Amino acid sequence: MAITLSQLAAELGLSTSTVSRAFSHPERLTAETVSRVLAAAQRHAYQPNRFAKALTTGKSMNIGLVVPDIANPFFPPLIKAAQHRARAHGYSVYVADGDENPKEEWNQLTHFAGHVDGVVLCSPRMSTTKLREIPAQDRVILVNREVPNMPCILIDSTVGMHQAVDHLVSLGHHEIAYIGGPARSWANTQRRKAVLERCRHHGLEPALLGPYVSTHEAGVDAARKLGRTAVTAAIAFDDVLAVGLVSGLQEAGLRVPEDLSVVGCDDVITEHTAPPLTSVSGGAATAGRVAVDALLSSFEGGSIGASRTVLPTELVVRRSTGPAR
Amino acid sequence: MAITLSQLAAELGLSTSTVSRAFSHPERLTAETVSRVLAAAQRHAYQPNRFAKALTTGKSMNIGLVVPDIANPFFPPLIKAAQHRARAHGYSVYVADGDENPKEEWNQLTHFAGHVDGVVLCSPRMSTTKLREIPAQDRVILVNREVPNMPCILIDSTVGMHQAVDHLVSLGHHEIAYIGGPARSWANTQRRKAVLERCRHHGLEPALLGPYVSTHEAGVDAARKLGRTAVTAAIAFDDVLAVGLVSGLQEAGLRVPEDLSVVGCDDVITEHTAPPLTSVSGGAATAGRVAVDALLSSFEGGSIGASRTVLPTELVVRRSTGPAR
DNA sequence: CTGAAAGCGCTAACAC
DNA sequence: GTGTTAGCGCTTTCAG
Repeated sequence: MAITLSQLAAELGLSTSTVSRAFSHPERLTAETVSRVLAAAQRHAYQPNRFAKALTTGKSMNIGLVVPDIANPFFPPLIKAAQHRARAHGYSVYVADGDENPKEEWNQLTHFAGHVDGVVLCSPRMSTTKLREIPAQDRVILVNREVPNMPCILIDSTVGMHQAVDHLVSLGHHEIAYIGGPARSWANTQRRKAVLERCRHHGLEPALLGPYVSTHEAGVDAARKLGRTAVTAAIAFDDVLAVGLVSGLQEAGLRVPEDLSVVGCDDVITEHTAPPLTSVSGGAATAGRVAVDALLSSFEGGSIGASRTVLPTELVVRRSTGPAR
Repeated sequence: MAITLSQLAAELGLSTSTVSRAFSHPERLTAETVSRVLAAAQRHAYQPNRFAKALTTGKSMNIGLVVPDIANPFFPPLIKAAQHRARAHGYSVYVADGDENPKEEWNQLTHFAGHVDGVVLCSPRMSTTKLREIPAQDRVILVNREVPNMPCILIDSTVGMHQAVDHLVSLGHHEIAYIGGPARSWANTQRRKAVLERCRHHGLEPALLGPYVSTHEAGVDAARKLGRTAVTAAIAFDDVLAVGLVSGLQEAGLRVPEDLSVVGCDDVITEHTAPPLTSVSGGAATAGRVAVDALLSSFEGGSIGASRTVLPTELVVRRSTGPAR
């Protein structure tokens, strides 16, 4: 149906190579030839066949994006940003859902092999050993996971978490709890550590709860545990847990922030909450954008190398935090 | 790097066609030949080149998915389900974000032309005229939008909305409001109508607010309007508005459901709310799955034709609704 | 500056 | 059953 390059060539009485060059190396042709070709292409709404192109050039103009769970509120903004960035450079993005399952994640990844130019692997659930076995290491960029010699984008929650602790302390809180995320999560380790060290900096010893999986229910559950303590403020591993926590507290008749202040992390579902959630904003969207940028620039400049980009975070104060009771 | 079919053939002393047939038409070959080929393929981790395949067969094994906003909580479950379904059939899915912009939506759509076998177009923002101009009408399936002669998947909120009204009436509510969604939304028209007719069925006349865009702020705004009325229960166009509404009410010192009952629609962010939101569950995920199924089956059985699938909805009662005050 | 020809990896007639 | 051959649509030497 669609017109092909050689049909265009035939119509113009030119060779296929000339027409091809009109697009890829116009400078090697007469200006007139180029404009004739372009005009004809326009007229017929000529669209080069991506498969033929990919076959000869070895470039697919596709990038793959693997996330553990598309519906996890952390990822949509990231996917969206990645998609926009890729699109702006003529790339299409495949989105694959790893189903929170290392094996499925691996399947998705290998399924991409050969038909993407690179892949953004977000918060992989697979083991480090497995990560190292991924073919074409130089065409994979990790988000939220660090493995020596693999390029990665990390969101450093440290600063944001420090700000969160400072914020709570300045509101008069002395009994602070950290609601831990998934046991093997890199982000959780980092966030817990940040809370711990900043609390100690203030001469406080935080209560450490968890590990919890990142679900609303887990947050509600944490609220039950918290109800029986002297804690007046809690910092949760992420927004999902934080919102569950708020929910559980309100269920128990406690008010946020009057009875207990709550801080989330990631800043992705803060709009859907009441009260609006104070959260450590990391810019999931930024991560998506930066990851694609790194990939794309590696396509031109060789490999990404062992690049390691750390994205900063900052506390966004809303209304789920207030003075200690 | 990756081994090719002809290299395999050479190694086995077979012709390329034989090796090719070992995969696509094994029944035409000796069982022994087939197993020899398969063994060798296994050994070399042979992966057919998708571009070469697409070029010869004309089948890309790709499907495109266009949504107005990936980060809109309605879509991630849909995308996820679509991706899983497609993957199960060997298809990859491109996800494109239309940015709530008819023009960008069109761009994304045309960008797909030629490298997908079909596309699922969700809640398109473009005009009906424009929709009709989409090339290859028989390879596009609409979700949440009805245009004569174009295949579509519709979520019929009518039943769910009726149940919502019945539920509220049975709780003793007589002053019910409908918080309207975007003016030109097909779903909004349908939902408003359903609420209206069911209220009248009960001899009630609902208050109609809106139109509102689907944002948290709009919901908060609606709460202000509602505060000054006799209304004791509100049904919102969607969960986003409903949650904003709850938020706004609580801000104003009103309790949900004690002072005002709230019902959402779509059932996509109900977990992230306090109290858990009573909502009309439509199964965005189901829509994604069904759309992909329809597309895939059309690839085999010719075109989708003017199929029109209507998905039912039902009320899921949680804790944002209670007896009238 | 432009054309001819080969080939990317695979499939599909058409032979034998 | 299996091999031969001819492309799919494009890019890219290599000539002229």
